[in-house]
Amino acid sequence: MTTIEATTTDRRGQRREEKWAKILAAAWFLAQRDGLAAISLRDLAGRVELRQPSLYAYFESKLDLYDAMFADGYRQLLDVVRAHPSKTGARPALVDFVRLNVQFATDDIVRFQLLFQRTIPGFEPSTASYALALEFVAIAGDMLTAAGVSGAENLDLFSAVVAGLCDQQVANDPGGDRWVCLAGPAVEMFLADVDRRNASSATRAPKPKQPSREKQR
Amino acid sequence: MTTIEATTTDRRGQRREEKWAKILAAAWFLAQRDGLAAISLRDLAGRVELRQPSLYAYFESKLDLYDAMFADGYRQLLDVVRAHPSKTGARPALVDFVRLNVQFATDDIVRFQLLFQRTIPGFEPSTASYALALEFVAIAGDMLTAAGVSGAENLDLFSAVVAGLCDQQVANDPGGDRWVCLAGPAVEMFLADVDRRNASSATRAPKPKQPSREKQR
DNA sequence: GTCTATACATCGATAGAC
DNA sequence: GTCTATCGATGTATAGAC
Repeated sequence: MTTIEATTTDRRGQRREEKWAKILAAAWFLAQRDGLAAISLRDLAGRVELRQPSLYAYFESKLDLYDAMFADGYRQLLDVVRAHPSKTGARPALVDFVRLNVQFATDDIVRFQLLFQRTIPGFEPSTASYALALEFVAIAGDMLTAAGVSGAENLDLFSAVVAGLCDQQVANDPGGDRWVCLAGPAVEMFLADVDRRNASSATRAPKPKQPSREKQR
Repeated sequence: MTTIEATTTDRRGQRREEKWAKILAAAWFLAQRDGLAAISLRDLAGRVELRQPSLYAYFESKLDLYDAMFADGYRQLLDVVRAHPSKTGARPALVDFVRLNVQFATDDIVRFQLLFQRTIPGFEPSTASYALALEFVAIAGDMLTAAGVSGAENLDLFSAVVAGLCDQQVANDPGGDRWVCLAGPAVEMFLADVDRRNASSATRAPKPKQPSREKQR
């Protein structure tokens, strides 16, 4: 909770933020090189020209460092998602969104592990950091809604499909694109299934409640 | 590689195997309690009435212990899959197979992490242990073939769906069944998609090559 | 804020006696 | 095989100078 999140305008605060950014960058580097759980605070301090005890001016514990990395990772993800120009049409946009997610996962495996898997013993994101995760979930939910998909079960199924693509890509073809390029087919499969179930429930029950959706492809 | 896998019949070998089994069981217990990466060899030794250095008579390093746990976990999975009575009909059997997998994952989260995610820095399964993983993959492939699914892309997509269900179940509803009970709908979605793509390719090309499959549901 | 210095507990791993 | 003793490294933390 020592981490400075608020924007500081004075010179001292600026320098501190710059140093903090360097620490974070070095932490990501070490995580990629040695594994997420193998970050050494002495190594980390050496890489930013500090002594190990001085790191405690920036975070209170190693778990706090992970929390800062967790928040940093989600900010990166939100940046990527928001920076990407959205395609015309909700469904093509959804395909792009999924592909972006799988690409993001394979671009930095340890980041994916920290953000989406429970791999560090004892680590739980703070409320503030978790809020960023919820922001992301909200974006995904909006994209699904725009594509005409609703219902908790559908959301769960969709999240499983995306998580599975990321998981397999990271675990079995790190750095490749074997599952990245399945983003399109996977979304198509998912949406076709939603449509199919909506159609069959419409024939059974006299309640054509499904919202009309734009055609695609 | 110190681990004794071969069956030994003499009394000394038997005692050693029993001790080894106790060590493995204690290791799983500690992994579940403290996290996979947080297993302490001193704790482990104490639980089997040994001193920490004595453990090195059973494995050469901590990574070797993880390798033994990896093999043990896959043997458990193979046992579960093979013990389960297969339903009549390839497709209901496939649903059961997937449900079994997700259940297996949520039954022991750290086991799932060790078997299916790259979470321990520096750990890679040995050739012998990985052979068990391939055995499992072969079973899954056979079930898909029996259900009339073929093609590398289909296998990849299927593996992603299963992995995603497990992943979400473990990460977001540990011990529950929120994604376990999506096994049926997920397999249905997948098979419907395969059928749909086969049908459309059959209309385009005059090659009705897809094998006739039994109906289901 | 950063440093030196130091402390403590814990960790994986090794040497060598028995 | 099991032990005692020990090693170097780690994470964690504190005190106190500047």
